[in-house]
Amino acid sequence: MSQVRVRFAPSPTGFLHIGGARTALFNWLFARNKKGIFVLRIEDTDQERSTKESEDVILRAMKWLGMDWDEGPETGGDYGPYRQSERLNIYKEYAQRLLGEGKAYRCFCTQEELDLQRQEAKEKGEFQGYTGKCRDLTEDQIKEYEAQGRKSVLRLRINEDEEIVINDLCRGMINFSSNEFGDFVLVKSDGFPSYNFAVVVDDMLMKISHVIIGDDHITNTPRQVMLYKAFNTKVPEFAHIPMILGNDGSRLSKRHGATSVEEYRDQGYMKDATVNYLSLLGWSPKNDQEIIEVDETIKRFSLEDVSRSPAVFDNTKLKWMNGQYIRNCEMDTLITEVSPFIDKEKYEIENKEWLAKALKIAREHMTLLTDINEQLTYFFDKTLDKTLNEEILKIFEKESAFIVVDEYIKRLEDLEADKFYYEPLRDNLKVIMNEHNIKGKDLFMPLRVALTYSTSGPGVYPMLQVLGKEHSIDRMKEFVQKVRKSNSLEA
RNA sequence: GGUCCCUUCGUCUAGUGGCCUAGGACACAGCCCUUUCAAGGCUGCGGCACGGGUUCGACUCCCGUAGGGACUACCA
Repeated sequence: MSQVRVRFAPSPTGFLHIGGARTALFNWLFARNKKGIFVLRIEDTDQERSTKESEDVILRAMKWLGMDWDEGPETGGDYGPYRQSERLNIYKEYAQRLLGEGKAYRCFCTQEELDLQRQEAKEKGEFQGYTGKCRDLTEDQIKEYEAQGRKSVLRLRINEDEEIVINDLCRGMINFSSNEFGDFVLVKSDGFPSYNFAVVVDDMLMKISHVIIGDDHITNTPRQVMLYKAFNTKVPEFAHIPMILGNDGSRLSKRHGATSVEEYRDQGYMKDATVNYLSLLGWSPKNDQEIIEVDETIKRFSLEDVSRSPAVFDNTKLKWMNGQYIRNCEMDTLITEVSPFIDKEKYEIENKEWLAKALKIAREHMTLLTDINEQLTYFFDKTLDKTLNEEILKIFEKESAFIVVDEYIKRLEDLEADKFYYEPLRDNLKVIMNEHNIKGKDLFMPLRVALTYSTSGPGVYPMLQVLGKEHSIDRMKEFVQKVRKSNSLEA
């Protein structure tokens, strides 16, 4: 069996869309599963809308998600160049070939003429495609048009009554009749190739074996098949994968919120979670597994298991999944991924060891990487809100609250700094518990509040461990002082 | 309008004629765990679009109907 070669071919007219990313992902997964080649090709034949910035953004997003390509811009390869704007001479050559063989012809119709034609056809309820007005122009007519300075396009001469069968890898046989298609444009009047023409020339020359693409292209495929036939060349396999929809069931777009991959990255989604979620949109490992790491996805991926129906993008589930990754990934991974989100103005992270300690607590309370700053407030005096609200004061209406904190401070002062880990911290508190018969909420709440000025948040022991001896004691002392002062003012 | 595609809980999905009283996950509700908030565990809520066939037997096969979507460009 010949080598599997697939491609992802975005047009650089904006960011990498979530839907595009999923298409890229399925191509990439398929290539890696088959030990094939993943080609990245930039389809920048739309002179108006294509930009280099957009290309950069797309490549960056691809890299972020970990989809590496074997051939493409920056990487090169044997079938380059990989930007369509750099392949113009190639398209020209192949256009010439079709023209020479009479399989394509020049059309001098103006936009206005075509619009009018289409309008009339629409009113009569007739076929709206190009009807072939310029199909059989004589040499003289062509010369005359040229003399008038009219621009021309190149159109494919489509055979009548031809059956076009696509054997789709995801959905089986799809039949079309050539009569449903007008002679479509291959080369635009600006000399640039049209989408379908460039795609076919490139896929053919780049020896693409499988075209995996969104099913919104399903009606483009028969056109491409006709072109392959015109070139007398082998037609690749096709797999049309379902689209991704917004929560209202329509095509995913800006009004559904974030749709660009980098937006998700910036919002604090981890790349592995994003890839995991995307891979489960239209594909299933066929067991009850939800969290599935990419290596295993590669192993199990197959086009036959791709569903045929569109999937609604569900942010809530992605969030849940992101939380799973934050809580369960390697600490080193978490440190790497979360670091860019830490507000450096507010928080000076001493070192990696300290951050790891803090993250051990913080990760339990995070859904997005951006949640880190909210979690970090507990550990820094600069940002901690030290307001004594009613809830806090209420806890210290009980005398026992003061006993707990005061006694614990005393005991901690006698505890060596390197003993600030779970067992010693617990044992010291136990003594207080037993001596004063204070337990449960009455025991822990005062301490938590003294350490964090909050009735919710990290557990007491982890908090002490992260703050360390000196800082813990200072904080509690300061707190007790403030409460006493507040109480005396009231009295 | 035409052509094509799609249709299992609100959402993502498992299901390839009997294993289905339709399984899992997110969300939601309740309970448990617990020093708080989370996390975690358990339970519940909730679905085969509809109508005809085929068959001893249909979520599964066929045909209609309805609904949704895509395309119908010198945009990709």
